[in-house]
Amino acid sequence: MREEISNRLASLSIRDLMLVAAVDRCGGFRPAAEEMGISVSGLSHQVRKVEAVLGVTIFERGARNVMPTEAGREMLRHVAGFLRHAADMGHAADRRAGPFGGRLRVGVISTVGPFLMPHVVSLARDWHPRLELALMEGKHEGLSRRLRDGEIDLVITACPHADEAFDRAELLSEPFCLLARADNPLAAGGPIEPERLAGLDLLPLSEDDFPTETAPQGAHRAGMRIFRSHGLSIETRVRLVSTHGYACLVPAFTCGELTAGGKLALVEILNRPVGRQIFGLWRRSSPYAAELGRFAAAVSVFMRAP
Amino acid sequence: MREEISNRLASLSIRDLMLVAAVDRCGGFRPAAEEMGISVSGLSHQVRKVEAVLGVTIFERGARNVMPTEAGREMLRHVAGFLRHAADMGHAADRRAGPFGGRLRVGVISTVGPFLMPHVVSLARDWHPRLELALMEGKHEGLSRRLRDGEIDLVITACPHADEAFDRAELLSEPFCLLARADNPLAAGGPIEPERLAGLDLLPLSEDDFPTETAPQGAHRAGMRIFRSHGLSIETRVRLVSTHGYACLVPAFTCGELTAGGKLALVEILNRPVGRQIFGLWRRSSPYAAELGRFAAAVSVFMRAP
DNA sequence: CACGGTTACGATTATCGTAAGCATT
DNA sequence: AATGCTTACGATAATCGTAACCGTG
Repeated sequence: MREEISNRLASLSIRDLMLVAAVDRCGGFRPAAEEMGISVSGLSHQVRKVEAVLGVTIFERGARNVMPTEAGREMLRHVAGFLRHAADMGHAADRRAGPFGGRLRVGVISTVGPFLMPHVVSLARDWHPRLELALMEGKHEGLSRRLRDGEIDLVITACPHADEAFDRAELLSEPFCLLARADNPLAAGGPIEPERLAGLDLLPLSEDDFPTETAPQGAHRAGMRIFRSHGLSIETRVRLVSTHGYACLVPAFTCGELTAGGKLALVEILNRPVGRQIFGLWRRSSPYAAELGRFAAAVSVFMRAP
Repeated sequence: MREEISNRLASLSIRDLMLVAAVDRCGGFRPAAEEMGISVSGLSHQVRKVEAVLGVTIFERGARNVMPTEAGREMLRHVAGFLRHAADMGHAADRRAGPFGGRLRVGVISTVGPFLMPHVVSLARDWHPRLELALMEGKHEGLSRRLRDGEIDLVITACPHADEAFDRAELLSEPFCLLARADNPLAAGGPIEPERLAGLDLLPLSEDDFPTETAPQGAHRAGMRIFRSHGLSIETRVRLVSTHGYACLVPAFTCGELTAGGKLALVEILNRPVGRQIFGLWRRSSPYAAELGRFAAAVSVFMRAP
């Protein structure tokens, strides 16, 4: 069996081997005991225990000095390699000892990433300066699967309800506004009344805006005709708007700078009746769940402030 | 400091890491506990201890399954390497676990090796079939120094008194006989009386026969003129005898077959008044001292028997 | 007698198991 | 209700230190 191999050695601790190495390094029990902060007696006990466990007498105890036996020298080489390995593991552990295991893996849906991630990153750096961030963009479904499988720790998405095993926190509410060509009459007179949406032939919303089959709040209230679609990206919507003169609902923050050199216009909708909510999601069972909750709250607070 | 590096990990035992690896391998605490022959509770304790010591949460405990965190996976890689190292050390220890640490290093003086070592080797193989023998020939002083320094474990020599730190056992008594050219009148009539030695111009004895300043027992009794020398080997003595016609005392067993194709003759001396004793020497502090004593006794018994 | 490691034995600490607890399905 | 890990707590065992004990120079 895989474990039977070293079952005999199981009772050895790293400390035990450090003691053996110390006796070798110091050339005697007394100085080694002092260096390791242990009594000579305890040291003698532990070294004998190691020798008993290995079945090898490592040290020959002379009248005035201690020297390793031939077999002991071989064991000491192994012990040295062993302790080197332990030190390596210690260093690796140190790097991983910080919050989130030293690395926070964040997934974000494509329509949120561009405007939110810079804030999340700077917030994370304030939060834990040494934290390494691993970012990933994608669609809600893929990110959700990766979150469930433990490939990422935090997902920022627009889907209001998710896996039962996830905890979530609302990060921000993002209103929609109307994207139209600059020559469209809608673009002329500033903010428009929600009622005017009802008469428009709007392009379908992207799945990233409302990833599941949920209708957006206020959309029906506004009387819009919603065409469902999947994967209609912002970029595609922009092309359709600019080439065919359609009007289109787009997330306001995502498209804040999307005027394409004056050829397009973003029209605010009064009272913001349509919009989407953006959530942070994480596994309830994650060891970082509490910290993730605090971080999400900080993001939320930050996004409400200027 | 060299030790401060992994001081934090000192309290980890190999078993602790085996437990962690088992949880990973079995995918849960319950099966891992069963495999490792421990209660689930104890396993939970130990795994948490490891996580606390490393400062890294290795496992995410879900409702129905356990999976390693990202940081945990890195730790598990280290743990696996660690346990591999432990297994290697276990194997090395197994090879060294036998008597004499698996390898008996024997030094023998040049004039004794040729006739004694074959017996010692076969006796050792009977004694401990798996024992590896490391043999070395040399002069008494060098072997004695190596014995003192721990480079060898057993020295077979002719010097009756040695370092205070050595224990010894007489292995055998070897008589001297006279080596002469076949045309020498001494070689004619079989065994000779000891008294006849007094009148001969004998070559000096080698240091290997009487390595220190000790006069050989019976030498003065026989009235011989002893010329002291160092390093006059058997081979040199044979050449001097065969080319110049000298007579020469030589150890009987060492030179038992030394008739050089009929040109030389070995003449026995009646009552064997001159000879040397061959001893086994080992450090009193050697962990194998007791076993070495028994082995020497076995050699002694064997050499007395036919 | 000084030195260095070992042994005896009592005290502290760690480890472990039973059983109850808590969260999830 | 069943599953799976954790916590509480008492029992057992390992570790450790003081002091007495050899064996050696």
